[in-house]
Amino acid sequence: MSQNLNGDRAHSAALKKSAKEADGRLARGDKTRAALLDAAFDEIYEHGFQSASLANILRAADCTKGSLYHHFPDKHALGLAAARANIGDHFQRMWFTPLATTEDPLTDIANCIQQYIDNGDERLFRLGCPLQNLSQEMSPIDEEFRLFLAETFANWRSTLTSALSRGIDNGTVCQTANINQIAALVIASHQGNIGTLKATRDFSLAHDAIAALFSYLNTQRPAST
Amino acid sequence: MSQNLNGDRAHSAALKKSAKEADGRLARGDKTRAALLDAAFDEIYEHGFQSASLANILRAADCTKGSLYHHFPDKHALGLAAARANIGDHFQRMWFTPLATTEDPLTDIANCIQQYIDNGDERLFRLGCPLQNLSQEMSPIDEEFRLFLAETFANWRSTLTSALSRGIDNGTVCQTANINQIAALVIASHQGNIGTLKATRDFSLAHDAIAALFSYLNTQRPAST
DNA sequence: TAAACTAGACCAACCGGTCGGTTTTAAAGA
DNA sequence: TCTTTAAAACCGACCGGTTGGTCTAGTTTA
Repeated sequence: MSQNLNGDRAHSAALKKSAKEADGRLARGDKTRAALLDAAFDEIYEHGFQSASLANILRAADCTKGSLYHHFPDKHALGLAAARANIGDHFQRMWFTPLATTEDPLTDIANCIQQYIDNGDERLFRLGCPLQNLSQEMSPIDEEFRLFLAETFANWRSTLTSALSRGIDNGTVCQTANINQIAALVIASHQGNIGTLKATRDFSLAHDAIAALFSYLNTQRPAST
Repeated sequence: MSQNLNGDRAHSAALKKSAKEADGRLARGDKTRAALLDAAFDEIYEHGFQSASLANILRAADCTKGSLYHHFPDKHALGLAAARANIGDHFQRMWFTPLATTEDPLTDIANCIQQYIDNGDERLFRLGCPLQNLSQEMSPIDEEFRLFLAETFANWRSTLTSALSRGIDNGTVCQTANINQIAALVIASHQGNIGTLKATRDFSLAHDAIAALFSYLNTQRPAST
């Protein structure tokens, strides 16, 4: 059932089988499926969904048309499943986990953002944020994609606001701070920053935007009297 | 020569002819060219450059393949010329003109941003900012597009910094303000805001981000002692 | 043996781009 | 003013290649 939500055609038997595997090894079908998801995500990340070529995905996954259309009903379902599998993981690692238990949200939010610039790989700077790329391309033309992306944005936002709310409780964030506004600016400026970097390749612009955001975040701390 | 920079095939004779036209009426060829640029921009704005269909553009411009390839060497040149013609105009109207002579840049920058939300049309919210869309799609795969887009970002930035610099001179901006940082955050947060809106369609998120930005901008005013 | 899975030939639709030919335009020649 | 002429502008059938998707046949697995 949850597999159907992911838009593929996996059957309950396949689920049982893969659950049976004791170690990390996957059953044949699941391995193919995973390879397809990985290859699809890479191809879509590089070229966008519409320009992503099934032939390229098949080549990268070392798989044939028959296999692909056994596991997924169409390109759309494959793309959606690939997006779900990868984007969720990414936000979990970069934002949700670090902020889940933070005692100083303003500092740790700043750290999350800094992380992108300091430890970002070549692909991040060349291709930007997959969430943003898919938002730009797919939101206007596909409601299913749009809903998934909007959901991710909403999760991101609520992760930020609940971390900030905890900060108000423990005194690391000013009592009068508007946590919704802070979260919204963090999201917008971060997204805009990564996106702008793709065209400008100007890291000084990115550093300036981050510095300005950090100085704003610091105004949201309690007065140090 | 300047026409060649625009990537088309206009000839000096055509230039002379259109210059001769006394009133706003365009010669036949120029009218076709303008129709092609308009139709191309619309199609690219709706579907992105790579997914833009020449057949659709031809239909919208009421024109044939032969005419298109008489005026432009290929799809790439058409797209670049369409982007130049429209994006330049847009930034001139929305940012460069309002900020060219402002005496209170912090207020007028806020007004520019507010303008997008208050007076934005359906296409802006559904499709986002053309500059951003093209940046996302084309920067990684086409250096000519990327350079044009980076140039637009640079112009935008310098418009902001020179307006802010004027503000420091006339006392509407704090002496110690870092104008590069302010400009960078304005650009990043605005771009991120418009982009995020496409997927979320959540205006409260956009309003919150703007409110936070405005409160940041207000901290950059001189102390009112 | 049934179900899951893989294989790849095949398809119609569409893609950007080419090309030979026709019409329109404006300047030159008489 | 009328005719000639060459370039500019336009036309649309056509091209090879690619697209996402289908289908039948064969292989592997439990």
